[in-house]
Amino acid sequence: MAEALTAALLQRGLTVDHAASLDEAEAYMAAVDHAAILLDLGLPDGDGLAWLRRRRAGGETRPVLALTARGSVEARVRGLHDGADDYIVKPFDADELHARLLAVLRRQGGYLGVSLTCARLTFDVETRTVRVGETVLTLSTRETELLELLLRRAGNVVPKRVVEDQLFGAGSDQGSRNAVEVYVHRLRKRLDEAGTGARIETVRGVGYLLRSAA
Amino acid sequence: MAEALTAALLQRGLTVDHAASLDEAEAYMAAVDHAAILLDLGLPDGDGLAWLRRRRAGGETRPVLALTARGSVEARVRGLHDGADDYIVKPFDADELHARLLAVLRRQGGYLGVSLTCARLTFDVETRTVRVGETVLTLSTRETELLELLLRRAGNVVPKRVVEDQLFGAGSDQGSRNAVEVYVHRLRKRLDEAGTGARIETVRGVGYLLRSAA
DNA sequence: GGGCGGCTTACATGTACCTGACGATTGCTG
DNA sequence: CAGCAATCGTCAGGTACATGTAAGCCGCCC
Repeated sequence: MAEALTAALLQRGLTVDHAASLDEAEAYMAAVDHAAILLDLGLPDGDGLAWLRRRRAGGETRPVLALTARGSVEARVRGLHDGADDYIVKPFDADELHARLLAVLRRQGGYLGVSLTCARLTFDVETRTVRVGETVLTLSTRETELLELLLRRAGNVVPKRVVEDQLFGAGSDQGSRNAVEVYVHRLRKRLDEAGTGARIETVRGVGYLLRSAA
Repeated sequence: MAEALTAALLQRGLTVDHAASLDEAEAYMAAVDHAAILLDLGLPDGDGLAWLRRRRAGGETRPVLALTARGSVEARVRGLHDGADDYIVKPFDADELHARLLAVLRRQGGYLGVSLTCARLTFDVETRTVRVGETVLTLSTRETELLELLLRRAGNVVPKRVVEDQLFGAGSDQGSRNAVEVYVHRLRKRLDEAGTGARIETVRGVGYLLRSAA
């Protein structure tokens, strides 16, 4: 089921890390700042809701969608009470899950609200639209993800590792060669040609950094 | 309540500025680059969320944690939508607030790690980033290591022997010639050109010492 | 003035990064 | 379904930078 779900979400343009257990999930979550978490309550190694309660107590703020076969009202209430942002009963439609996921993300509105900015650049989190002043700048999916990532930490260095994890998922240990560098290059070119006042600087051996042109 | 909260956070190793009103807060915020903002929505001189929305529109990117007595889901959603990074309902535990604060800072990237300072220099241990005031100063790996070493003992002499061991490993019995001197030279040059108020002094026959310019 | 410790510049090597191009895949369109 | 365009990830060649060593120079102290 997880594989089918992963495929379905990938197909819809999202990046997915799949963990088969709570332990594995914690490992991923420590490494990557995921936008949301899908929590199957029927996991082998522990009670999903108890786990969620612990994470919430520990300061976890990422939105969580609980997946379960138990559809009773009481179960649903308990799930929401324990910190789930939405509660989805199996069997469910991939489209429905996708929609609910987007709804939660929209509600969360990103960490900063609706729009991120740097120089003449603005990025609308809701519509995932990039603007330079008034005119819309069209970027590919990956380019947009990269830009958003840099914008969220504008002025701060984003380690290359983090970029890799965010763009390609934490499971890309060996897979990617120099993809990050290529996308940085492409994004730089577009930002430059579009005359945004924003610039991506390289911090050798560490990562990249978005800022207004000097 | 604010006093108790201030005390609790101070006790946990954070530095806190307390403002009793939005006006006072703006004064502080103009003067200091705080790592995060705790916003009580029950302030006397205006709607906290409206204020937050205005600040976000004006380019405010610092993370904001909203504190409130209104615990309804709608209020929470509205808060997050208006640009809050987290939303905490009173009454809350000081530990929980602390944990959530750290989580937001970690997610924001940067500020969390203990930062070492000397004059206008700051070094973030977590991201290994060097700053002069606001601007990031890029150093090579070795230069960064050396600077960290000197910063950790700022004001005290660091024996040359110790520097060698730290930079090149204890197994560099005879191997390195005058590498330390070279790196001290390079670091001096960079610190000088960047206008940090920090200076590396030489203690003949012993080692080096970092301090604010005399 | 000779020896020592430290300063400074220069250089050879490796590494990290940039960048143009290519095959593969996907999505769209006629 | 064929054909086209866009996007994706990889590679190869080039470039810029970091690194450690060497060599000449300066100032200190006897």
